[in-house]
Amino acid sequence: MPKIVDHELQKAKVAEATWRVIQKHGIEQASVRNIAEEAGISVGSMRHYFSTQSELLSYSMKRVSERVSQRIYDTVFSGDLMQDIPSLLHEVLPTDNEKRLEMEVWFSFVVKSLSDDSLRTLRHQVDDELRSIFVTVFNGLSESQLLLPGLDFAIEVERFYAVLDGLAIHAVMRPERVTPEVMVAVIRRHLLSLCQPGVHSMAQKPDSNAKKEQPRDT
Amino acid sequence: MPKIVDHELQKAKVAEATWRVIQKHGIEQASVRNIAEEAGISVGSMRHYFSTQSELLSYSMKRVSERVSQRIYDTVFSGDLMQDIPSLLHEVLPTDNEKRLEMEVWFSFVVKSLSDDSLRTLRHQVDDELRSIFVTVFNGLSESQLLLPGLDFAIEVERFYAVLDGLAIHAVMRPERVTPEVMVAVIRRHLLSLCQPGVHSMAQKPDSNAKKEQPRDT
DNA sequence: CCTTATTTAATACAAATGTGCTAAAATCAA
DNA sequence: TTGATTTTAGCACATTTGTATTAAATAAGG
Repeated sequence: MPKIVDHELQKAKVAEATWRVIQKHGIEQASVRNIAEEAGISVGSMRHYFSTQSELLSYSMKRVSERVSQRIYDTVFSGDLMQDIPSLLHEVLPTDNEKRLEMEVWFSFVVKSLSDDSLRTLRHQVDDELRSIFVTVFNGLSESQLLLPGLDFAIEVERFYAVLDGLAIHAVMRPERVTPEVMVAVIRRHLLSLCQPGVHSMAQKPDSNAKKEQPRDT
Repeated sequence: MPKIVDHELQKAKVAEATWRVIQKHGIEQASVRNIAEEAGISVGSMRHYFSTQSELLSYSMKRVSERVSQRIYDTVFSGDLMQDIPSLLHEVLPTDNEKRLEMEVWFSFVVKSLSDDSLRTLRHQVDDELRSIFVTVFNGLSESQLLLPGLDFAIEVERFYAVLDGLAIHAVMRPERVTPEVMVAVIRRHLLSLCQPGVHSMAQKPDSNAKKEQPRDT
């Protein structure tokens, strides 16, 4: 009988090597040779798991999305929406090095998917999933009667989702400015701005984020 | 005397050819040969304007940013902030095919700049410029005493900027969902949410965007 | 210790890449 | 028209690319 190797584990190892290559040298350097070297195996060996480069990249992109999904799935909820929504979004935003790696790689794949049909579908799926989180969020807030009256849900979903992805991009591009603390503060502020005054922020000092800073002249 | 060719005009032509190649086939296909073919000139000829590929890409990226700056600069203002701010952001967001091309190409360069030092500086400059617009916006709103009291300017700047870039990304990725109308509505809603009730939206029917839609179950 | 199925490594090859070099074409002043 | 000078085109060359093929190494069953 043959040498037994965990196929899935090897594929995952190669996928993670792909991420590192992309982060360090850009997706244009994600050649089969560079990835094999990063993974510590030979090209011929790698081809046993991925018969084409396109397969390899698709799989690597899928693995990123699965990692993010897993993170969301693993999030523990308290029942307090004003606590749970920031917690959830904290797991999506690049608030540590591991998540930043994922996000940088994800953006690389996303941009590539603009001109690569084999990646487009997955991008749309992930986009739909992520967006549906915000639909769920608004349903939850609405049922708990925390929301301000008269909100246009469709617009608010797009707005909240835009805040999330905008923060994510900015955190990746300017980590020294858009720190985890800034991200959390922005998310919390946005959430509070959608809710009735007074009702929200149970077990959280109310309004502690609303310092009255003066704008600087420019 | 030699043949006279408008150097700058030729360089601009090549830069725009670069954009089209990137939009159609991705930045990894932005080779000197592909770009020269798209521009309708020979490789040897192109090398007369850009001695290296790195130069070519840097210049093309710079041209995109200049186009956006020019658009901002050309925007005419009415004096009514509640009108002018959406107008200004409308010029930045990908609200038509030309601007969508720019934005797709810009994102390609931005992602590449994560692993290419020769592009990093320009990205930071543009980022700083764009962000400073929001500082200016908040200064203006503050001076006109339109703002809600107690706002944390630093957080609000990041939030508004995140809404902008998030919308831009989503519009590029999902143009059928994030239409120009949606973008305008989100921007307007965000702006209004920052301002005192009643005071805002001169010459604009107040609250016309606030339909009471119900969230759909998912 | 063999046998055998499977993984791994190495090599091969055509295509595409960036860049250098050379000769032809084109243009304006004389 | 002539001549000077720049633009243009084409080829050359070493590297890197994706993929195919082939031989060696490996591990489990007999």
